[in-house]
Amino acid sequence: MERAAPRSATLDAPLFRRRLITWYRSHARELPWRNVSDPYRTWLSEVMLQQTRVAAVVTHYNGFLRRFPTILALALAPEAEVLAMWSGLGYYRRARMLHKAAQFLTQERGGVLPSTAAELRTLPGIGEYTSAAIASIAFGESIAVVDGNVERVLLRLTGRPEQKDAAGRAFVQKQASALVPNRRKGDKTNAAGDHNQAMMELGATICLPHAPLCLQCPVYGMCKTRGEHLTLPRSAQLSRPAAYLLSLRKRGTLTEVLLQLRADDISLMPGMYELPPLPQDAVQGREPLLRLRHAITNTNYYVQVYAASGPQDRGLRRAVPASKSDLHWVLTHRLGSLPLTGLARKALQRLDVMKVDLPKLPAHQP
DNA sequence: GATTCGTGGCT
DNA sequence: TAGCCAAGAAT
Repeated sequence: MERAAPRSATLDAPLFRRRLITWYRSHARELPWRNVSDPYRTWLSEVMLQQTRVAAVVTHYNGFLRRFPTILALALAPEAEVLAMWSGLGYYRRARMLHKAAQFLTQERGGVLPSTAAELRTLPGIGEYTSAAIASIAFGESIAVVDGNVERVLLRLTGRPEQKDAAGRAFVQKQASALVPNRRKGDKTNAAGDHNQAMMELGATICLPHAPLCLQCPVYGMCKTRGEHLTLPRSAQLSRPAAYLLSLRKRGTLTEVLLQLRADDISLMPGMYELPPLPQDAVQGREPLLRLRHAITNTNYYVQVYAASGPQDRGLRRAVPASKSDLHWVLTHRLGSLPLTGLARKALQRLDVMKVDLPKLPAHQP
């Protein structure tokens, strides 16, 4: 039986940590959830960041906190309002679980987040990654985080091909754990939290999935592959057309828009509002008001929005297959407080029916 | 262990 | 245009 010889000496962990943290201190992006002392804010940012790009989180984070500044405020809010503030971020189960966890903490733990990864892990919506991230970043626990960035960095560093099974995950976990610094008594800085964020920052800004910026990498000299990286094949994308109705009516000086409420018992975005979907054959030969692309998981929807034709909506309005009890006229100025699907929100904003709320820009550093 | 759950920016 | 995939968790 052939036995694989050790391919390389193990990484020089202290050297790696020094190079990484030195780089991080001068290159870290300034993000709204960096350098905060409230663990609730760290929690919120980590949940929002699950499978979601930083830029998308930046547009939602401040607004959500303004509306729900504390765990208590979040716990007391109706779920629909929590979903409304989440609208556009996707994976709405995250918002429901965050809300449930806030209610649990308020009722059972005096509204205080636990400070260890093991305890955090028991809360709804907090898994392996998020528990380690909050524990290290907010509380200084010495525990490694493994997200997509960390996995990619470590696979490239060690030259190991991507492997989705338990052995592959165990390998990455072991590598990550070997690199996290220990907690030191009396240390004012947060070594583990900063190290973890630095690993992710490296993956997000230098060790990119395609065309990594190896010449700017602080640990280039310790890297086995320097960019080459075997990955598994991804599932194919689909393309599908989709059509929706825009129907407006005046109420004095105000305007109402017709929305459809998605059923509570469907798996995809239950209990959320969208523009009424139209059958494809109802819109043949018509000219849409708006065309846009909208991706849901592995499907690209080529969406067209059509205006109801006559003043009484006699045209397309009747082609809406939904039952009347699912259709609701909503004042346009109330749209911001409704749980809209991301697509509905995007379409209503582009059609100038709904106001675009600009994210607060971070202070500019000259 | 495999599936399901959204979205948008980049190329 | 169409493919890629990101600071994952729950079931």
